[in-house]
Amino acid sequence: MIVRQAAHVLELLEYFASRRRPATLSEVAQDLGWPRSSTFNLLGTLAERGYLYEPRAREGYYPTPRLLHLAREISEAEPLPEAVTTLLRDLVEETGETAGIAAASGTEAVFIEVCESPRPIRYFARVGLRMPIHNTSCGRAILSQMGATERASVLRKVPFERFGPATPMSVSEVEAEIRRSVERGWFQNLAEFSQDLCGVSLPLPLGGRQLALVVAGPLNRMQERIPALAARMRRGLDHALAA
Amino acid sequence: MIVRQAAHVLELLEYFASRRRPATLSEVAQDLGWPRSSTFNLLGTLAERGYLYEPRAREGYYPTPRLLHLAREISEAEPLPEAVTTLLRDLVEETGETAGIAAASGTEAVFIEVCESPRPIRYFARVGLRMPIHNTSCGRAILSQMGATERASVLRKVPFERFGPATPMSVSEVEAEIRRSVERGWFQNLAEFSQDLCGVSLPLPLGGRQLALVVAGPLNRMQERIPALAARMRRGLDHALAA
DNA sequence: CCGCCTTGTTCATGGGTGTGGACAAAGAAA
DNA sequence: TTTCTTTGTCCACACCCATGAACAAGGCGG
Repeated sequence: MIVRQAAHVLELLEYFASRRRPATLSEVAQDLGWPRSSTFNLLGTLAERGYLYEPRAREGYYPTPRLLHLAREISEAEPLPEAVTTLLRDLVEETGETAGIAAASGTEAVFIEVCESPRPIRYFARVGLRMPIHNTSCGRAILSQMGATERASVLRKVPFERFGPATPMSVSEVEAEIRRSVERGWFQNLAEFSQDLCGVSLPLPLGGRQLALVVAGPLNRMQERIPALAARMRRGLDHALAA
Repeated sequence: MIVRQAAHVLELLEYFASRRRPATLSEVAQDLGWPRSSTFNLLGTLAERGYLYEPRAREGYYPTPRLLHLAREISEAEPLPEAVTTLLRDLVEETGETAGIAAASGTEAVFIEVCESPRPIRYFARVGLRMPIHNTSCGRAILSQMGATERASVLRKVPFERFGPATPMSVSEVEAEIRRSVERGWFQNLAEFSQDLCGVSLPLPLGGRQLALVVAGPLNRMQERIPALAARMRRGLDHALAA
């Protein structure tokens, strides 16, 4: 069950992030399609907790830097090493494709860091973007790091659904693909999840965390480069982990 | 009316900020005193939106850096100039007391930047801390920048409540004190809000924003230094605004 | 100044949601 | 293995809160 008002808080914060200036009650209500009275209550709640203020009288609310402080404290506790983020930048520069770091979240994988390709046609990803864990290269790279029972308990909950002809449709197909990938030395995904989308991933164990390094782009640009790409990622990863 | 689940989101994020490591459903439920089922729904909602992930299988959830990205986008849109934050640091160093920047939020003033005194006995403030707008020095420094009608509409909603012998108990008392302060050249508060607490403030108009610079500390350390303090703040402010 | 329109605030109520409890799954102990 | 405890998941229902509607307060144009 999804908690509506919790989602609304996130929606409101995202609204301010894209708007980048204060908003009055009516503006928020209109833009987000909420009743004015509900908006009133929600803004009041966030303001009371010190998360909203009024930069100018009568010009509406805007988030205080309190959120930033909170987020900093949270992120500084489990940071990604500098070497990993520079690796992402290097990979994007050399390959021209989008690179990222993903982790598990229920039956999905979620990006916790992304460096986007500069090309007009590219894999468009952002931190927080989620994708199925069983039919993406980075998802399986994460799964490969779990123990058999843990992986089983995740896969049991997966809602197998067909996205394309190559989509695996059962636990055993996923397990088989993971085995093949381990032998091969890298994880890959050829349009299993989204038409035209191709990903190459490597497991990235980091301070006990089960992460994955992934480079993804359009199938036609990626397909014949996969082995070379995987080799380059492996070198970069070994170098970064050694640091 | 306070929106419970919205407040719970903030509580949860603050929980992670102080805990600084992943938490399982049961731990969250126990530590925050929520029913397990409600906790389940809330965590699920945040996870679905890409704000939570599982660093290690079976070791619980932790916020993704998505929140940090969001907060950065929000704060970069209305930043405080470098000169202001260095002014705060300078003031703390020279005076030994806590310095901060405050803004309006309904009938309260809220800190949007704080630099704390290093002394063991000090005014303890954090970004997001709120205080009544009518009986604090910084609150009145903010009010002084508003037009008469705007100020009136704020003051009409103030719940006048006695915190101490000096607390102003009516709109006209507040207006009178603001007038006195403008003539005097600075705003001050001698234990009106909290026993033993003394604040000195100056209005800080910044890009149209109605802010206030405040230095606060224990009454006995502050009282006879007030004029000197105010003069020092004025100099620093003029210098910072010129930059 | 007076209407008119927009914005902000309050409140009673019924539809949606938080929660207790039942169940399932996974460790822990034996 | 089996049993016991802990943790995670599901669900129906009572209750509470989100909301529509009414009201108050500004703002604006005439």
